[in-house]
Order: sequence, then structure tokens, then C-alpha cells
Amino acid sequence: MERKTRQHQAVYDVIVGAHRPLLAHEVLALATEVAPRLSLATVYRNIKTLQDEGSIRAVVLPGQNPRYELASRSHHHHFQCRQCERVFDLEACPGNLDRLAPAGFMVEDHELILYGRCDDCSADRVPSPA
Amino acid sequence: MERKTRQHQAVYDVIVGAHRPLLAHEVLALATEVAPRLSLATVYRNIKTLQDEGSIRAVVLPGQNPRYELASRSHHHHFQCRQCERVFDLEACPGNLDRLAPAGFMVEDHELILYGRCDDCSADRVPSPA
DNA sequence: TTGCTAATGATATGGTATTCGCATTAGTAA
DNA sequence: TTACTAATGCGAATACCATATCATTAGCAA
Repeated sequence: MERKTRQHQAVYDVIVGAHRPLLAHEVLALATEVAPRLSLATVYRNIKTLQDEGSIRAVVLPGQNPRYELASRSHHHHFQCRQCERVFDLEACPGNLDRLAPAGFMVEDHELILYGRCDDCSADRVPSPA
Repeated sequence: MERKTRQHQAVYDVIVGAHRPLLAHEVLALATEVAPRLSLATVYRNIKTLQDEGSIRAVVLPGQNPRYELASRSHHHHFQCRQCERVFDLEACPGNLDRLAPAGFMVEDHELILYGRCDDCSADRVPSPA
């Protein structure tokens, strides 16, 4: 049977609490505060478990390692800060993108990523890791 | 000095002629028709050379290997077919995406990818590799 | 042609994120 | 508590694309 471990809970809690998609090593760093000696392998194992059960999903940006966010989040897009490299959620979606495809093409889905400077980095503030 | 080889020319010609971004192995497959015995290492070498001199640029889709297109192409986006996995150019851009970012965020650039079925695959035609 | 050496072909190697193997730890039911 | 075994920690192993190595080929100037 499945056991409720401190490590599993820590991984989940960190993703829930982040309010932005996290890299595996970010999960490790944050979860370590609650579960010391947490290993990266365990982070990956729990990420996989949570993905398989549908609790979280991967957010993949071009050329970057997957980040993870709550699967319960509704359709949205992302913003990446070029300075601190963190990824933030965008609540809005431009919509009506199907018209961009040529005739005969069937659009099923889309992905939009904005790049720039986040609030902290625009203001020359040093962002906190959480 | 730099020498004009059949292989280098073949790699460049294939990218010019494709009218869509190509993976390294697609370049290899297509260029082999002109330059038999062409090796993947040479494809990568020439891709790098062409990139360094600014002739081509990489197009990276989430979780996928880089594709290459002519750098002279103006701002545009891409469509990927989920069946044949080929990537196509979209001529249009929705524009005015800056408004999607929260206050304090500075948008410098954006990336948009549509996913679905290309013309060939919508019509159950088998796409030609070129 | 000849000679120089840039470029190639074939394969080995590197870099790195993720997964595996296994001894150990620690949930959980009784 | 105790026993059972799922889950962990840690290091090794894997997988993958891209680059490096190096003997060989082939541009190109003379």
C-alpha cells in the first residue's frame, strides 16, 4: 500500500505553495527546509508519482528542463524572467489563435510564453527564492 | 581559408529549400540525396558554422531538439503537427501580447506555438519528407 | 599537377538530467 | 511493540544529443 512520508508531503506542499512552476532542483531546495537530507532521486520519484496520479503536470519551456505545477490550474500561460529565470503564471490568454493557421490545418492546442523582466528584476530588487 | 564543400552547400541548400524548420537528422536525410556519405557530425559542424555567421537560427520547441531555419525570416511563429511532428511557419502574429503580463513585468519578447494536425495529416495523406 | 591544410567520416567521448540498484529507514497494520 | 515492506538516500548507471578526435579526403592556390 502507499505510505504517507514526510518527503512525499514536502514535495507536494512545495509545489502547491510556490504559485509558479518549479524545477526539480528548486523543489529539492525548498522541500529540504521541511525534510532535511531529502535526496534528488526522491524528488524525482515523487514528482513522477504525482504526475501519474494527475496531481501535477510538467511545464516545459523551449530548451529548458521541465518545471512542475498543480494540474488543477486552469488554462493559462507563462512568463519567464530573463534575469532570475523564474517562470510565472499569466492569468490571461489571448484566445482566438486558431485563425493564425493556414487553411487545412487543424488547431488543437497552443502554447504561449512571454519573456522579459519580472517585477522584482525590473525594480532591481533581488528576488527571494520562494 | 574557408573552403566551399559539397557538404556545406548541401546543408545550406536543404535549409533554404525546406520552407520549414528542420531537425539535424532531417537535414542529414535530405542533404544525403545530394551529398552521399554525409555524416551527422558534418551536419552539426555546418549548422554551427551557419549559425555563427548568422545565416540560420535555431527554433526550439518545448522538450524537443532544435530545428533550424533561415535567419533572414522575419518575426513569425510555428505550428507543429502532432501526427507527423513536422513544424511549419505561421505568417501571422497576434501581437499586443504585452498586456497579458502583470503590472511591473516588462515584456521583451514572446513565443507562440500552435499544435494540431497539418493539412496532409488532416486529410489522411501521408506527408512527403521534404 | 602538386602541396598545403580545411573539411569530412566514423566513432569515441562529454555533459547533464533523470533513473536504477540496493542497503537502510520508517510508515502502518496488527 | 513488532513485523512487513514501501519509500528513501546515495552512488552508480543510463540516455541522449552534441562535440571532440584523428586519420583520410578533397578544395584551392600556385
